[in-house]
Amino acid sequence: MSDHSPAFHDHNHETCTHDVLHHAEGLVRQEGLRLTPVRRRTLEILVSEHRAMGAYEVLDRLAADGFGNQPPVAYRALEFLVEHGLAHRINRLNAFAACMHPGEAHSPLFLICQSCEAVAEAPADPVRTAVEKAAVQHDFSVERVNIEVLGTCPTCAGNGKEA
Amino acid sequence: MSDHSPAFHDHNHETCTHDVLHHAEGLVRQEGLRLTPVRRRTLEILVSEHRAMGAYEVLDRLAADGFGNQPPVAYRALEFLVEHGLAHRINRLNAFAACMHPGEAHSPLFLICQSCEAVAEAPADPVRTAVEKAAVQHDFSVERVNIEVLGTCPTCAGNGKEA
DNA sequence: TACTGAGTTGCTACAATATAACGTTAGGTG
DNA sequence: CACCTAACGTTATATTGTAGCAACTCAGTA
Repeated sequence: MSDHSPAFHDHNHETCTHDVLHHAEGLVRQEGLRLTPVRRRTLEILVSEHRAMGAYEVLDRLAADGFGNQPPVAYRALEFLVEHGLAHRINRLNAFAACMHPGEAHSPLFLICQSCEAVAEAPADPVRTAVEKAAVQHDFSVERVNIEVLGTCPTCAGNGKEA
Repeated sequence: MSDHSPAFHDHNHETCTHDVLHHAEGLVRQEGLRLTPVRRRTLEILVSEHRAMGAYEVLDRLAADGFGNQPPVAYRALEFLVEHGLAHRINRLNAFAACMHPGEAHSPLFLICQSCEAVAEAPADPVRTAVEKAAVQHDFSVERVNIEVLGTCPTCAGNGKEA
């Protein structure tokens, strides 16, 4: 078992959930942020599903748990998580996913299964380097890099569902 | 000279416009596709602006030119262009841009200026290689790669407009 | 105890982006 | 021409995302 939690392999989900929540609490303490109930629950929802979820889907869960049921409730909690590196936004899907490598100062690379929408987050440091090289040739100063890879995860490939 | 930034470097815009249109006509002939007036005009609009444009913005131009003025008109033309590699979708901006390297079978890498929204398209073959490597480690089969880099273009950096 | 001020929440209302579905039109083929 | 298919333009609606405001929470403080 690797020290990261690849979404496309069996893994101890309780462990990865615990790790992510634990990191979030540490970060929050360290930075003087507030992991309020709605924010914490939002992160729990994302981690427990371990896939990209739309804001309105998250909102439904939150509402079912007694939080507000209007869009800003979800968007604000998600924005907080993204801003502090606890979750990522997957533009391709208009969706959000918990960050599974929190605190590693990584340039996230997302492997998005087109069949089941599972999202794995891979370390992308070599990719980041290549990106920087390309940017330099355009005199472009890089702030954030977002890499989204569409394809088929091993589970769906195994089910004969590949494109 | 136009009042917006072209793709970060001075270039002969008539030439690049001509090249892109010329390639499109060739592709269409080769593949038996139809570059209808609305599709051709959509491509011209994207090329002439040389930046990411929202679908509704494109639609306004099309309507002004006598084409339909309802969303599907723009979305369908844009979809056609994207599908055949003549344009790209920039998810981050919910926007579209003409492909400036048509026919090169590239994995597009977009440099998006957060200040002026100019978009440059860089060749990303080394990046693509790095991406494939990361995907293999997850037994993930890659179909399409989309890389969006946010930052500041040299023009805006020179203007001290980095905010 | 009460007061303040920043941050958070839930809400109403709305804006922006995108698609479904259908009848009509345009081009190609026998 | 008759026929077929792709494309077009339309109406209507779905989905995704924000602006802005009043009420509440909580830490700090008098």
